[in-house]
Amino acid sequence: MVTQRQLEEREMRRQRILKGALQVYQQEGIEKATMDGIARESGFGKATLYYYFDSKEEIFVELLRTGWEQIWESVEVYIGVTGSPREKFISILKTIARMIADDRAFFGFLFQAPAQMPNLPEERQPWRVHQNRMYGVLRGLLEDGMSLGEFPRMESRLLLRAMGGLFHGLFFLGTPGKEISEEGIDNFLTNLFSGSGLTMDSESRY
Amino acid sequence: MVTQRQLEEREMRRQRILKGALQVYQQEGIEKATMDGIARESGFGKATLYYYFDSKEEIFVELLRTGWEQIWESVEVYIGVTGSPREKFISILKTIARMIADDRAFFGFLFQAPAQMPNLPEERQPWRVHQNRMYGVLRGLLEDGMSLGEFPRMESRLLLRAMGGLFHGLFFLGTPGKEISEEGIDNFLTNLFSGSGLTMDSESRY
DNA sequence: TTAAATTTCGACTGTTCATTCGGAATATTA
DNA sequence: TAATATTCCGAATGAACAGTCGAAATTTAA
Repeated sequence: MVTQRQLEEREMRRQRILKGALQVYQQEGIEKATMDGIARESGFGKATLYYYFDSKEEIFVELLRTGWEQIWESVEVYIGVTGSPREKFISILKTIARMIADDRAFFGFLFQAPAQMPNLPEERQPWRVHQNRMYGVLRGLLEDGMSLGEFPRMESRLLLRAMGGLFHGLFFLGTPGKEISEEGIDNFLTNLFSGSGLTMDSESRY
Repeated sequence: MVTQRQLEEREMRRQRILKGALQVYQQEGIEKATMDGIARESGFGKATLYYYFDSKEEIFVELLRTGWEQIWESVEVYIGVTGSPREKFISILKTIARMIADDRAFFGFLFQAPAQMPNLPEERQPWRVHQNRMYGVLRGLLEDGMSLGEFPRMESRLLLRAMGGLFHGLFFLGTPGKEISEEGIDNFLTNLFSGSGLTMDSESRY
């Protein structure tokens, strides 16, 4: 028989291992994210990791899944809220930007890790469920906004990709020293979406 | 003594090996881009690869270097040309888009491979020289264009990153089936840069 | 308190792969 | 043609690392 406490302790140990995996990833990069490293960081013997997880892959997939779940939950909030598509869209992007800024290491992992683990079959990418939902919501908002004239008309798919690239680059590429402020993002979005002439920054007249 | 012909033949063999490496990368992904695979594809014995290259890394770095060199050469042309910054900027992006569309496999490699080979010290990333020059030119054009009012004012760094993300996503991420036309890019750019109200698509009035 | 269940783990196994070894084959030059 | 230089290569080497084994330690239940 298994008590509730035991289940909770197991879960805590799983979390410890996940945390260790993330630490290894951060400190040494994905290359050196070995099971030996995770064992070291999490304070378990290597064999014990396999008591809690089936494989190394499962550990990283679990990290990705919970991460995207978090993102999705922060986005989901805006679905029912009142407000124009444009307002919602920008709120969501700013929320995500804030989440990323608050835990850059974790979200860095979220955005980089999938590229390093190619060739996973669909069913081994459970995080994509939330990822796709999120893109779906954003794209829907974009399209609704366009038909209301709140955004310039363009291919929403293209624009989303640009936004994805922006977020990616914003936090994880190029010169690592340069932090980018929320204000910077704000300006960027304002300018990017001012194409329809609805709001125009006074500085950019001429 | 080494004749000119010998030098040329050596160079041809190096090219053969590089071509083989790219084929392996395309057909099997970076995971399986092994020296055995390259030997197989290029038609040399494995040990022979080491007669022409010091290491596996050198092979891939050489591919990256020549690729970015090509991109740079296509960009460089526009420096001396007459025309507004905005016109030049868009011409350059369209040129690059065309290059990518013409040899998607190669440029896919160019954009994806660096992410898979992290931890290289600066001096082992010679392609960055051309990469940086290109970004410098583009950024310069953006900034000149902004002060002429041809672009909306925004952080050129941010915008470039969005463009980078766009190109990346455009060709190599997401649903692989969907090709994106040059016209699509054209529309996107037009809309993206219509923020200052200089050119306004009639459809997006309201 | 002792048998059963749960948790832990260092050492081992097996595989993959870059790189090297030692010399063979081929081409060039004298 | 013989000596030398260049080009070629399959088999061995060694390192890295995911995953397994068999048993020990600890906790729980009777």
